[in-house]
Amino acid sequence: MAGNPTFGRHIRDLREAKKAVDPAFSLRQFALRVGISATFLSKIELGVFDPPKAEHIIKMAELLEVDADELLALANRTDPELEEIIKSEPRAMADLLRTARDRGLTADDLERITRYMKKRS
Amino acid sequence: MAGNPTFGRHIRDLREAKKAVDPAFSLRQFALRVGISATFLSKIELGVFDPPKAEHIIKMAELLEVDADELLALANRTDPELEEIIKSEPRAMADLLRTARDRGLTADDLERITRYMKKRS
DNA sequence: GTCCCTGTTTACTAAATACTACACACTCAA
DNA sequence: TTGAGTGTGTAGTATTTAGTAAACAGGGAC
Repeated sequence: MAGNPTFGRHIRDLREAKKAVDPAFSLRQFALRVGISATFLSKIELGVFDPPKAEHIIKMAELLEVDADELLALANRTDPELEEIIKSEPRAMADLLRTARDRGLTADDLERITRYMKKRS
Repeated sequence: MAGNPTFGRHIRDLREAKKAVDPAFSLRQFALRVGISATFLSKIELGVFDPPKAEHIIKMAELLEVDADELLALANRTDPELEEIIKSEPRAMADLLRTARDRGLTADDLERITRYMKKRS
């Protein structure tokens, strides 16, 4: 319950933009569709409460049509699915991630590697 | 508090092996050095309690001289450090990890990519 | 035969996480 | 001017996580 004004502000902005063309994006209706109470969403948007759990953030991203991983990062969380992936090869995955960090790889570098993985298989 | 007998058993085996040559690996002394109570460690080793938090697992790995990421995976956890790395480039990191999973990359494949990262920088 | 060490059992607990219900004030359309 | 909808403030609670203290039973050394 420390609150995260950046995340809240961002959700509110995205939601209001959607609301302008679709009344299903009112605070109450959006909260209902995400699966949380209006009270909770209000506090989150005001930055009084912490972001909700990953599952709800992913649902928000889906409804707001934005990237879930970006939204999760903004909430200072990561998709539990990624942890599962790491756990499948803990040592190799950990090595790879730490190396990427230590070598200061950019998003571009990472995307190049991802494309390379896709090509040769 | 669901317990994890596999993790517990593993810790106990490693600890007893060390204890055979060093009395500092008794349950009480080891618990003290890890930073938890003997009660808690006993329950963990018996598989009654869940593994402790990441920080304590990392300390255990250090004292037992085993790989921390493997031990964390056995405890069904991941190093919080890895989450930090993902958060620094959420979309690109998530893409890379999911692609690695979808293409069924092995530990060997991942190590090859890690070596490639190291070489060209 | 008692001290000191082993691990175990019983009985809780503190703190964090993730929320909720309900009453309120306000606005706008009918 | 009331009714339906907007978001907000008050005042909590349920669940999970991550433990603890203290008493206990048994072995071995002296």
